[in-house]
Amino acid sequence: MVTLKQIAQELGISITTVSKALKEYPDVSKKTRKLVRETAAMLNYKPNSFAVNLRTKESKIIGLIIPVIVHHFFSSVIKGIISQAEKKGYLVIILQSDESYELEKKQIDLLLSKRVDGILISLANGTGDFKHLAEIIEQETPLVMFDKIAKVVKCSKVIIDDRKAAYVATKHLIDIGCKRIAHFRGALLPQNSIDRFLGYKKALLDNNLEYDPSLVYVNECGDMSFEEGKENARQLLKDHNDVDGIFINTDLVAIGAMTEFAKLGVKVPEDISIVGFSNWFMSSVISPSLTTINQPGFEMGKNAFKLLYKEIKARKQKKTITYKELVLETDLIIRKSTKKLIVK
Amino acid sequence: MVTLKQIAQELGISITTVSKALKEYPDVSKKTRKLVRETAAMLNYKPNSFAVNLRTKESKIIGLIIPVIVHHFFSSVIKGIISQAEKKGYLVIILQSDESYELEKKQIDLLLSKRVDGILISLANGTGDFKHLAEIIEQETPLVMFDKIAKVVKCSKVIIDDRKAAYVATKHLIDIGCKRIAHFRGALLPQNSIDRFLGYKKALLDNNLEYDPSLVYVNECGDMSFEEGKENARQLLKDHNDVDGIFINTDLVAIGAMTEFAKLGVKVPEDISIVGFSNWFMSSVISPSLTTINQPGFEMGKNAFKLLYKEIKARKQKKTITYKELVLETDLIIRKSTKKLIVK
DNA sequence: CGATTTACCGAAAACGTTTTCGATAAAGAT
DNA sequence: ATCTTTATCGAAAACGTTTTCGGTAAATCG
Repeated sequence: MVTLKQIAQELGISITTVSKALKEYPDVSKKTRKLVRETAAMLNYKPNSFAVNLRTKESKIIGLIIPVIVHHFFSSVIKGIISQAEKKGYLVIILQSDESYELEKKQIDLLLSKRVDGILISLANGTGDFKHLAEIIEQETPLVMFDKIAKVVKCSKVIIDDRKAAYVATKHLIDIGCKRIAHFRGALLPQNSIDRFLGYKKALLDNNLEYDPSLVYVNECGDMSFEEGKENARQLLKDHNDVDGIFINTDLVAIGAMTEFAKLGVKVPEDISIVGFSNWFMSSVISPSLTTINQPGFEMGKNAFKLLYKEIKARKQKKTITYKELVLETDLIIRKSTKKLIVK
Repeated sequence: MVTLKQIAQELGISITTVSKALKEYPDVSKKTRKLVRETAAMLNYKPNSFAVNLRTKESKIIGLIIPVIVHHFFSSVIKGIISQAEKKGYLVIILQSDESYELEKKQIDLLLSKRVDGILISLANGTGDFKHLAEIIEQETPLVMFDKIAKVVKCSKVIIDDRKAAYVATKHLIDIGCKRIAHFRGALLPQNSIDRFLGYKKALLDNNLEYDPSLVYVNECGDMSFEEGKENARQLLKDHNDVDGIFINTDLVAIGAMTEFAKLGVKVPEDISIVGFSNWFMSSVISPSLTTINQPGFEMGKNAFKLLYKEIKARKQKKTITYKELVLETDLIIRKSTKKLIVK
């Protein structure tokens, strides 16, 4: 591996001048600058990034922790982050917390010990306290949370208005005439699960419908899977025979439920209307296609990195940093799984 | 940030001894070793990985380049790689080539300049020559290719036997009585596209069926998408009215085709039987469920890292390195999209 | 012509770690 | 008592870069 020293020896000049020449310092003549650049190219010089890191105290690498990778929404987020990071010369290390608090903690330690320039995180469902996040902030490592955030942690955030989106979804069911609306909530802890539940509840109460806790299906150790949807669907039919609409927290779960309903002879949307969440591309493809809330994963990733980058830059310039909470727009996409009920 | 120096000063001993104490060198007394470790813990010492990297000449980071991230198979591979890497103390930087040769080239340069300890790659469809890979090998950076590989490049590889898998898939169609079998091939360049085509062709010829090039649908700039399946399906119906089976290179494309067939009143499997490829989890869920070839993404990722790790270790110990080509098993999963034809 | 500015270059410190090689003192051997 | 071994420690070089601070010669100015 060729170093500055070798270029210097080749030309009979000092390391300093070589370094400066390559970095466009004004105090090196055009002649030597040209000479240096030519021999550097000739010898195929590549700066040793280990040395650069040590000297500049930055790695140009950021860390990303997400609950799951094999997931349409999250892989879209990843793509958004990586594409934006690449533009600014940053690389991305990805870790998967597997919805486990313990793993999340370890991985944060790992990233901090690697001295990444910043951390992006979407919290695990199992995460209840936030000491591990406090450590990031103490070490003055820029931090941005997205999607599954902790409201109390002081940092920039990119989210959607889950409460509003859930309200809109539920309101749509009400508008088409549903009177008994169930909710598949998924896990209990994460903020967006809480917010979506609140939006659902508020929509009911605002429209003079009774809020019945037994219509809310929680999957404590749920993995937001197809199977989860099937199970909930079966259980729902056992528990209640009067439900005419369901607001489901994830498209995949919704599709699972729809598959089970189809098997059991329950017609969607005639018997039960269904609204999902996240606008997974499969939702437009299945039959009946799924009414859902569009959740912009790619955009979220992009914006999360942008905020992180801002903070990285601000810290380098010793500027004061202000935390932003960016709320991205969601829209209701009406498809075939919801239909105006004919009042008899 | 606390350094070795500070611990040394705290205890009135030298940096050397502190370093040795923390690394279990035998020439430091148990007493000082204990002392050092205690104060290190007390001061919350974390080794500066920039300095460690510079000194040891390794980063404990590997690079991964894949064509697309938002893709069930590839995200499974990512998960396999990351999980295995984590066990051995390695972190993973992920880059997406977007099926572009130019991007792939740039990203390899980027990873090399970051001095990653190794590179894992699945080639872009657009990749025709392999100079950029040669550069990796020249720099003596360990390299392992998986899934979409270049046979001529000298390195370890993890693949499936695409030819055999395609043969099995096509043979299945023949066994149930199909006489005119089409093939949706996708792109032209990648090795697995070639191999699957060859397997398809061989199965036909081995069973005394005519090989008709007009039954092979190539999508030069294809993205293996749902839309691609729909288009091919439409085109197929226009071109040929006697096709009774299709072997399709990707489940997603197959599902697209099935959706289009359903719309156009063509019955699967009664009119046309379909076999997909990769066993995307959605394939078991749609109706009719899709007969397909199981392609073990997670396993592939895991094994790719294992081979890379072996090479990293071998190089460190200056041992001779032997390249392995690991061929993972695939199986035909028979579902509802293929059915024995009743001979009239 | 002397004084000052300008243009260009290089010595050296610093980043924090790892590791080699001696050095010292105590313990053991003769 | 001297000599050798053992246990314990530290000085210093090295990894390759960046950047500060002077220094010299030439050019400009009064």
